[in-house]
Amino acid sequence: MTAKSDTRPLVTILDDEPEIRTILAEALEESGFDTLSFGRARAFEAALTRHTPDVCLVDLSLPDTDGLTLVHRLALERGAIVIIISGRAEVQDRVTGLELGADDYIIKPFDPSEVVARIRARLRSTKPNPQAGNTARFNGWTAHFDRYILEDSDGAETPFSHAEGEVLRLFLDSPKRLISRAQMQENLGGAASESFDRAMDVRISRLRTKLSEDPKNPQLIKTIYGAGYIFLGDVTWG
Amino acid sequence: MTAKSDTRPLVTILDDEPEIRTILAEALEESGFDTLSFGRARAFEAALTRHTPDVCLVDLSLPDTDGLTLVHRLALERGAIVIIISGRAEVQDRVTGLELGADDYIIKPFDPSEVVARIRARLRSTKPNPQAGNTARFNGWTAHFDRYILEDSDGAETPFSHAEGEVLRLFLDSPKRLISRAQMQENLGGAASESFDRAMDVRISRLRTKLSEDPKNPQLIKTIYGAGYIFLGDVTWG
DNA sequence: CACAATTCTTTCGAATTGTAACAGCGCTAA
DNA sequence: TTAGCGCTGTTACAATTCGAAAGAATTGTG
Repeated sequence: MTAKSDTRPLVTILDDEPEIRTILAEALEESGFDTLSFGRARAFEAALTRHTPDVCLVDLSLPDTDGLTLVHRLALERGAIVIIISGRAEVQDRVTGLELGADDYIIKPFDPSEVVARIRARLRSTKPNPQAGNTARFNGWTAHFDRYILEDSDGAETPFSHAEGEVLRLFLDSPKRLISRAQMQENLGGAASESFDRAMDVRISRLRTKLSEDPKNPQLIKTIYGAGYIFLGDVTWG
Repeated sequence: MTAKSDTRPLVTILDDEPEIRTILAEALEESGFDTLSFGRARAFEAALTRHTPDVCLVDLSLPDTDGLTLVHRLALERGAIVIIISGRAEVQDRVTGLELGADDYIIKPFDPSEVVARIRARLRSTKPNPQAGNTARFNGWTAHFDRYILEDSDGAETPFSHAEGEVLRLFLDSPKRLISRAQMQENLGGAASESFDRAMDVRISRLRTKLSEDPKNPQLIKTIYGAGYIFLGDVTWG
């Protein structure tokens, strides 16, 4: 499952040249992607609190930040697919970019159709397509969403509720990626009341208990203070 | 999951030019891969009955088969990671190659180190446990950015917070290089208030404490008066 | 209606982070 | 050298954010 609940994958474009943004956005929209464009890293990072893109296109020569560090952060911290689009053609640039976590490195000038093809290749390889089944395995656990049962490595079964299942599914759909609180609220029953934040906390707290997490040192559901949550764990749907 | 169960991933090289095979094989062996080289598709396919490569490098201009068909079979039927290495530089060739299932497309002449980097990027994204990419070792310490834990040489673990992690990551991304204060502010949460300088100092102070630095004589995080900071230490990501 | 299960709300304590205040250090110029 | 000024380190504090327990509201069930 992609980060968004609808069909079209979301691609962000971060480049300081407006023309490039337009060219890319048009090509991507035509090819079945949703896009968000940014000229500054700051605006881009602000948007990340509300969206979880499937692919991030990043130009390295940005005026307001060090592109490579941004790439590293995106790739490691958020688990996003990052494709560098750069005017710098040196081999060394490409190697360090890829080693810092970028999934691809495209050199300007580029052909939009190749960018699309490379994005598709990345999505193809990294998407395990969870729709197949309604059970998921992760780190010794097995979640049966059809039976609302959580099974540990010894085969012991613990039931979970609907509300807990919503949270768990959200995590299992986007493992190793940061999920902001705003995103959670959107995907959780839609009820967005004043103090719904606390309710979310409660759900996560209960889920953590069922997953036998040590509250002081959770291994699976990590809290990112002021940002959201991230689910570590190797998920296999089936 | 990689195809082989032992340590070194297996990369097959399929190219009809012996020089290219040698260059690639040497670079890959040096970089920690096992290799098998073939000049003909027939021999390559015969070997597939005994070996399951992690990555297949395929040259498209083979004398005894249609390269694209081979790529398509490899990618679809065997689920292998396929990287095309081709002398044909047309955009259309690249697009069709990628759309037929190739994971990457490298144009001749290529630099071996870029090939290695691209192979690593592919392996990284398909590995279920990216633990490897999320840890950094330096001077006896090990930073686990996925678990937010700092491990000293005795194996003792100290948790670090998100804010501390941002600073640490910034240092580990650019070791032995001066990092100016302005540079830090840009990459640290973006919140740039008036007196954010002090906040940065505090972050660094706290990080130094966790790294058991002697305030009078810091070994890892050096202060350059009036300029910024420099992180000494031999960093290895992985 | 009694009862149970689920989920939200309330509430309080703990953790994280920025801010303010002050001490100490480095550089520069008499 | 020493005084002075700006830069940096550290500590204490406050604001925000988060976690978990306990109670209340809701729904379902017999």
